[in-house]
Order: sequence, then C-alpha cells, then structure tokens
Amino acid sequence: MARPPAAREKILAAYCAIVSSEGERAATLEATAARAGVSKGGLLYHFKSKDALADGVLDGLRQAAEADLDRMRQSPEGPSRYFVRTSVETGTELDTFFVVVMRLAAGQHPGAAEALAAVHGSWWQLIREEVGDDAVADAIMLLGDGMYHHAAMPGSSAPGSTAGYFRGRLDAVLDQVDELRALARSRTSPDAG
Amino acid sequence: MARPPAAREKILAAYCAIVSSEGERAATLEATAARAGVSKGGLLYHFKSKDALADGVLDGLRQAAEADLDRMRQSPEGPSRYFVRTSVETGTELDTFFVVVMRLAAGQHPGAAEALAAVHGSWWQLIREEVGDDAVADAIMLLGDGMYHHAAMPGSSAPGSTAGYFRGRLDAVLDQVDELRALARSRTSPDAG
DNA sequence: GTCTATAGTAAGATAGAC
DNA sequence: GTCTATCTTACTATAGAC
Repeated sequence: MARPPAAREKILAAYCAIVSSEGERAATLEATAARAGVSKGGLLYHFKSKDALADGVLDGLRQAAEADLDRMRQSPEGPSRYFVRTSVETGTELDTFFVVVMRLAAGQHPGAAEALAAVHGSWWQLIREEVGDDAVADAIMLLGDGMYHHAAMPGSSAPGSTAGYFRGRLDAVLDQVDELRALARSRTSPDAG
Repeated sequence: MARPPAAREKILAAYCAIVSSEGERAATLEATAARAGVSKGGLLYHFKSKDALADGVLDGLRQAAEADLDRMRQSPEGPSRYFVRTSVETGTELDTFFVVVMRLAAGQHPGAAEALAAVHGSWWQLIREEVGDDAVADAIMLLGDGMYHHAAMPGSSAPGSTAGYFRGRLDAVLDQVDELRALARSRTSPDAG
C-alpha cells in the first residue's frame, strides 16, 4: 500500500505483458523499459536487477492470490464452481501473474515453484472444506487445472475473454462439478438427508 | 529411419534434457554441446542454427505422438483410460518432447503451438470415438490435462516415475473416467441395453 | 527520479585446420 | 565429422550528468 510510485507499477505490468505474450526471453530490460515508457536506467532505479523484477512478480502473485481467495470463499456458488469457472478467465490480474510465475518457474527462478504450489494448495484446501472428500476435491481441481492448461496454452489465449476452446463448454464442465459434489455428499452421508 | 548419426540424436537429447530441467534459456549451444559431448562447431555441423535444433524437437514430437497414438488405439483398457493413465507419466520419450515443445511455444517458436494443438486434437478424436459424446470426451481430456498440468508443473516432476502429487490418486481419477464413460453410454442409448 | 554513455560479458554463428 | 579460433551482436549492469 502507501501508494507505490506509478512508474514502478507500469514497469512491472510491462514486464508481465512481455513475458506472457512473447516469453521470458523477450522480456529484456530494454524491451521492458521501452514498453513502460522509461529508459533502461529509469527501470533500474526501481528494480536493481532483473531478478528483482522477477521477485516483484512473485509478490504480485501472492497479493492477487490472497484477494482471489477471499472472493472464492465468499462466492455464493461455492468455491468449487468459482474455481472452475474462473480457471478459464484470461487477462485478469491473478491470471497474468500466474502465467508469468509459471514461466519463471520453468526457468528455475528461485521461489517461483514454491509460490505456485502455495497458491494451488490454498485453492485445494477451500474446495476440500466445501466438498468434504479428498478424491472429489482432487477431481474438481483437475477439471479446473485442465481448463486452465488449455486457456494458458500458447496459441489459445485471448486476453480479456474466455479461451476459444471452451466457449460454450464451460457450462458442461460446471455440470460435471455439480455431479461430483453430489457424489461427495452421497459418500459422506450415505443415509442422512 | 536409415539410422541417423548417433551424435545427432545425442545432441537432440541433450537439448531436450536441458530445456526441460533448466529452461529454454539455459539450453545454449555451448551447454547443449557440452552435455552431448561435442563442441559448439560439432553441434552446428548437425544443426545449422538454434532454430534448426528446435525444429528437430518438433519432428521428434510428431513421431513420438504418432507412435503413442497407435498404442492408445490398441490399448485393451480403451483410449480414455490409456490417455489419463499415461498423462502422469514423466520421462517418457513423448513426455520429454511435449514438455520441450510447450516451452518453445511459450517463447513463440514458429510451429510449436500448432504442433501441440495437432497432437491434442488427435487424442481428443480417439476419445470422442470411444465415448461417443462431446461433453464427456472434453471432461476426460480435462482430467488428463489437469493431471498432466501437475506432472509437468516445475518442482513436481520426477523423471522416470509418476509425479509425487498423484501417487495413489490415479486410481481414483480412473474411477472418475469409468463413471464418465458410463454416463456417456446412458446418454447415447438411454433405453438400449 | 530519469536520462545517456559505456563497460563487461555471454550468446549465436562463421571460417578454416585436422 | 569434429575441432579451435574468431567475429558480431545483444544483454545486464554501472557511472555520472541533469
């Protein structure tokens, strides 16, 4: 909070935009600075090194994930449906950070894999609490991860909208979620109402 | 066929190994040559440029995918179960190529995204033929993709073995596949035996 | 806080010996 | 077919002016 400098935010956003659309390799200091509208020296005033830039993204992911977790918790449709439905949303703040951190993890950036695992673990826990069954929680996570896998797959993402592959299919997948939730209910209370 | 030079294969394997374990950026010509046991010049005799090296991987994926498709087609358990079961296998020839091509696609390598989409489309078609229902074919693919997403997620892969996250959970997911197949049968022939 | 200029390094690729 | 030596380019990072 405390309103960080606007330039810093612009630089971070520029870096994320390049990494997710053209790959980590294309996100050089010069390219990032140019897109943010500053010079190389200007960028390096806010981020001492390229690693510091990547660390800034890790922090961004943690914050965006926390905010998303709150929405997921308070969602009227329940965490499971919320998770699967939002897993195909591309272009959101959380998705942007998530994609970038995945790329960083692929490049062995320290802490990136751990940050991803932490976010994923939080999602699982919320779903597990809702459905009350490990296997069903796993299956629901897999549906969401599978859809995310497509949405994030290079070539299929269309920033700001649901990925083309799943337009019209999301409803069917959400039905599967409902069926899985019902299955979990019948397992945990086979004789209760 | 016609037995390509052994050095060529070693170079391609070295490149794949570095890309998947340390990221595309670490797979420099020098690092690749060193791991393959040749010099930079020796490498460049077999692959004229770095792009040629990447193109070699695309060819490798196409060949490995074709072989896998045959096995999937002839699998006694059926394409669906075969697909989901093998989606967590890391370290196979197909998986190695697939991971590398995903990294190349993330870096906007020409043809990489298309190659992935082609492989994925072939898998879907086989499953669609088996289950006879679009939505169920989608859901099964999602389970497999979701598991693959985990298995391929940096930090969780353990070459040569099933990813740790799903040890013991695969059976539960395969049960979900069976339930989905049954669901498809009840849809396509609601009154037949 | 942002710029230009530049040092230092590492990468991809070529040439020619063996 | 494989090597060493070298050229060229591009990237990270520093220094110091404004």
